[in-house]
Amino acid sequence: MNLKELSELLGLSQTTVSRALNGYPEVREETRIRVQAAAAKHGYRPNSRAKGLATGRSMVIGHVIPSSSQHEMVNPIFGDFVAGAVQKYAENGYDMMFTNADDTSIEEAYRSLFQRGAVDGVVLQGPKVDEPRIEVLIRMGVPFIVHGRSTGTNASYDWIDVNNKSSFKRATRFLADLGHRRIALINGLEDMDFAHRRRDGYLAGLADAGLVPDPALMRSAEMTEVYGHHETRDMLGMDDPPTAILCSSMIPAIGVRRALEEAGLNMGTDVSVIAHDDDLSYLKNGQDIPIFTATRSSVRMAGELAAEMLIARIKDPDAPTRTRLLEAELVVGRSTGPAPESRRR
Amino acid sequence: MNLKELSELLGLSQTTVSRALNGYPEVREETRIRVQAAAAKHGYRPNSRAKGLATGRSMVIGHVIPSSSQHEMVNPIFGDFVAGAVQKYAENGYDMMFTNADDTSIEEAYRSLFQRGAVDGVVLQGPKVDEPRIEVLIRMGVPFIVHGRSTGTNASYDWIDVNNKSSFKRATRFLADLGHRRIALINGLEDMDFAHRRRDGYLAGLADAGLVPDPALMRSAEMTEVYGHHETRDMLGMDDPPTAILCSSMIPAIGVRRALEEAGLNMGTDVSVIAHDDDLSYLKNGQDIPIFTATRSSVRMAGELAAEMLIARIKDPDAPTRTRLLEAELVVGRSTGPAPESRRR
DNA sequence: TCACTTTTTCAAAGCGCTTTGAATGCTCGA
DNA sequence: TCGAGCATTCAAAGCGCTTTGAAAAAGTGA
Repeated sequence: MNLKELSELLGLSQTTVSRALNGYPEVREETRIRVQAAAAKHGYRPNSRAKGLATGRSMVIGHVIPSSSQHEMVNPIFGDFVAGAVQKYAENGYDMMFTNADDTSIEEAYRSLFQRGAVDGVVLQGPKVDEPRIEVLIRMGVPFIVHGRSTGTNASYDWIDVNNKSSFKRATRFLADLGHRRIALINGLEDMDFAHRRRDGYLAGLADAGLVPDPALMRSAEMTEVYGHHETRDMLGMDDPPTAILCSSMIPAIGVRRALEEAGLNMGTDVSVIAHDDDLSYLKNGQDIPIFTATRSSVRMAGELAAEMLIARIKDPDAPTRTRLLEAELVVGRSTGPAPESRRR
Repeated sequence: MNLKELSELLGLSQTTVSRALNGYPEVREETRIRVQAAAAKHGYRPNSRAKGLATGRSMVIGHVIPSSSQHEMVNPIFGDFVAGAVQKYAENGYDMMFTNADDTSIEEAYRSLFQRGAVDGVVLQGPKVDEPRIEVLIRMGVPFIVHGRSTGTNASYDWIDVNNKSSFKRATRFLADLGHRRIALINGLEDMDFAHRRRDGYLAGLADAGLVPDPALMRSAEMTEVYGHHETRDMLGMDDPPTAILCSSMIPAIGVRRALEEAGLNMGTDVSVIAHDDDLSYLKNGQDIPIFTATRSSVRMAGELAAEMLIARIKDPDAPTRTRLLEAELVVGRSTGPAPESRRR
């Protein structure tokens, strides 16, 4: 059933039927109702390609997935972010599209997406420090939003981010206030902007507490369970092991816990642990009492907000740049306690 | 830059330019080269909506995400499956589209996707026992593939699944062979088809070993870490606690480990644990030696295979139904060992 | 009643592509 | 040299929708 058939069936012109369905005022109310009834009855749905051709809008928002750094796609936070975004898209009549591109051709992928008219805007996920994709999108003059930010890129663009620096600073201070002097950081890859900022926060927190950073206590890699386990084990073997560990994600924190367990240490008394908690739906940080003391910020909500901001940008491409900085909350669970040294006194 | 402009620029008709770019034979080789060069130079990319309108194909494959049972989207395996699929889509010139729909309107969402001409095929993820969506898609006569299967639906359709029954039967046998008599099952929601089959496998394994199933040892819920922890704790408090636990996913298995640790029990000696491992990129089961003994099957590979099968179906809608059953491998790690009873002897 | 608005409807053009059917230019054998 | 046959190229129709500009219908006030 297409517009032509429907309008013939109703004895009306395509113009009138189209207008009736799209809510234009120049249609008699009685006619509109008749048209809507017929459309519903026959399950008429305008062909989105034809509609897109005629209007010049695709009502689709794109996400480009770098295929080599598959981590990104496969990232544990990916699902929750996307779930948040897709819901807002749907509420506003947008569909969500994914394309993948190898690292060498990401610019190409964006260009293709827009020039083909496949999308009206894109979401840039997982920005790195000095993220080149941002400049590309600005030059292209297309609507986009960044989930995160990029240190070193001082252009103006829309972004939504959690305040990584302040939350890691606060967590570090929290540990220092508990008497910890040897505080380790198990971070993500530090070319990722969020990891870079977390490290800054960690260093600021140490400085604040009058502690000197020890490079041996700062680790950086992709955030897997095995990584958390490995680094913890390694640091526990040091002459002067850490009494507290700050961990960039729940997943490596699980590995941290495993290493502590294997070493016969008790998490929360022997060694304190704080993790960043993205509030993932399938990896809840405990039921009532959090398992880990954590800096918490819902990545699903970030997805929802990013979607809203992008849709607003698409509607008004010339509006001033908008940014949104979410503060993570510090939830105190059972994984932190006074430093053993201070207890010994 | 559109086709009209490009063809005027070249002094050729739109027909010839279109044919040259799409590899039709009725174009002089010299002309084709000239056209391709100009297209590359000016970054010409055919508008996908216009192309879709003209050809009747959208070159897009859809995934519908039920919004209420958000677990699905947010499911930890989602990212890996999608990463596998999107790569194969890209290789074949397809884009991937997501829509969300609340549970009451899933049929509606599929219908809309196809009638609007938005997609050429869909992937059905997370089928339940007696999955109604399968019948809907068959009635609609559209190309689709199911990741998993649906017990109770005896229609013929394309699917790809891991042999859940045989792998859980085998894992159960493996535990029984180690002397375990009290083997627990921490399963997913049993209205999900995969969980249903795993339970069948578990029961078959018990029967095979001459063991009588104990309902108190069979748990079913959404597969979170907290769930694994809670059920384990609960079962450890029983008069006759299990000495082995079979777990439907790595995530609750992590909770199992936490509960064992809290109870002062050693995983692998006091209590044996086998988990199903979807081989998720961010949740690797150890480096060299697996942390958990596991039934392993890569969900990313399933995504790739599903994509290939769906694309084949789209190309040949009348081909006979194709199905693919993947066997999980049993990898032995440090989480299993002889039953304590048998050691005591 | 008539001239003039205002409301409602319509025919046709256009979005950017593919594809049909026709036309043009070439090659080649007789 | 000519026409058959083939290789190239082209104009135009069509995909299903929106939207412009015009026309028809319905009100309105004098």
